[in-house]
Amino acid sequence: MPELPEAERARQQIERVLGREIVAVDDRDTYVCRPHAPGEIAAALTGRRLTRAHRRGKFLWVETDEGGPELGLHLGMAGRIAVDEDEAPRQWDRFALEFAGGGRMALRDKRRLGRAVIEPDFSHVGPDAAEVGRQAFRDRVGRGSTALKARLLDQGVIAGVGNLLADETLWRARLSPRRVAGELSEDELDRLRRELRAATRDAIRNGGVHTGRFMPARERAGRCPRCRTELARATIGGRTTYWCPRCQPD
DNA sequence: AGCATTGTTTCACA
DNA sequence: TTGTGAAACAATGC
Repeated sequence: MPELPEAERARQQIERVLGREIVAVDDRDTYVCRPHAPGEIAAALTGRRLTRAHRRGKFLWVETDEGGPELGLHLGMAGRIAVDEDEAPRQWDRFALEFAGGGRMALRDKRRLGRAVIEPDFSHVGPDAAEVGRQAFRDRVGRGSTALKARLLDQGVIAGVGNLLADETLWRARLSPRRVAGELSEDELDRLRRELRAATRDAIRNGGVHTGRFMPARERAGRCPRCRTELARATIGGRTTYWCPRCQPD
C-alpha cells in the first residue's frame, strides 16, 4: 500500500497517540529494527511520550518529549500503522508501542520490509514530492540520461513517488515513462509537477494511490481510460510499468 | 510451481 | 568520482 498518500495517512494515525506515555516497546524483530539490538529502542523510548509526527515522502519520524530521541518509521512495501487495534496474528506487528491505559501503536507489515529506527538519517532524501517548488523540480527531475520514470522513483531526487503514483502521474501528464529525463522542456516539467501534485492530493483525499483513474487499467491487456488504446507494458526503473502508447508517445 | 510485488539499500560497472 | 542499473532483502498472493 505505501506511497506518499499512504504514508501521510500513517502520519495522521500516529498523531492520534501523541502525548500518551510509552510503557512498553516491542523491538524484537532484528531485521525491521536493524541495526539496533533488541531492547535498544525500548530503552530509548520507554517512559517517554511522542510529541510531533512528521513525514517527508514515504519517510516518517516522530519527536519525543524533552530532548528525547526521534523515532524513524518506514512502511516498506506493505506496512501500515495500526492504532489501538488488536494484536495481529503471525507476528505481523513487527514493531509496537504500548501506552499507559492500554492503547497500542503497531507497525503492521506482512512483508517485513518496513523499518523502525532511533535517530533516523534523512540526509540522502530529496524534498517531498508534493511540496517541492517549481524551479527545484525542474532542476532535480529535468536532468540526467535515465528514463523519466526512474527519475521520479529516485527518492533522493524527490521523495514520495512509488511505482503506482509514477504511472498515474505520467499518464495524467501525457508523458512517456521512457523519455530521457534531461530532455524534457520546461513546459513539460511544469506540467508533470502540476499533475503529480494533483494526483497526490486526490489520492490522499480518496484514501490511497489505488483510487487513481489510471489504476483500474493497470493490468495486462488493460486499456487507456481516455482513448481505449491497449496499454504498453515494460520494466522501467526496475519496476513493471504501464502506459498508453497513444496518449504518452515517446 | 513459478513469478510478481504500492520499497530501499548495496554492489558492480562504465 | 559520479551516475546508472541490477540484485538482494522478506514474505505473501495469484
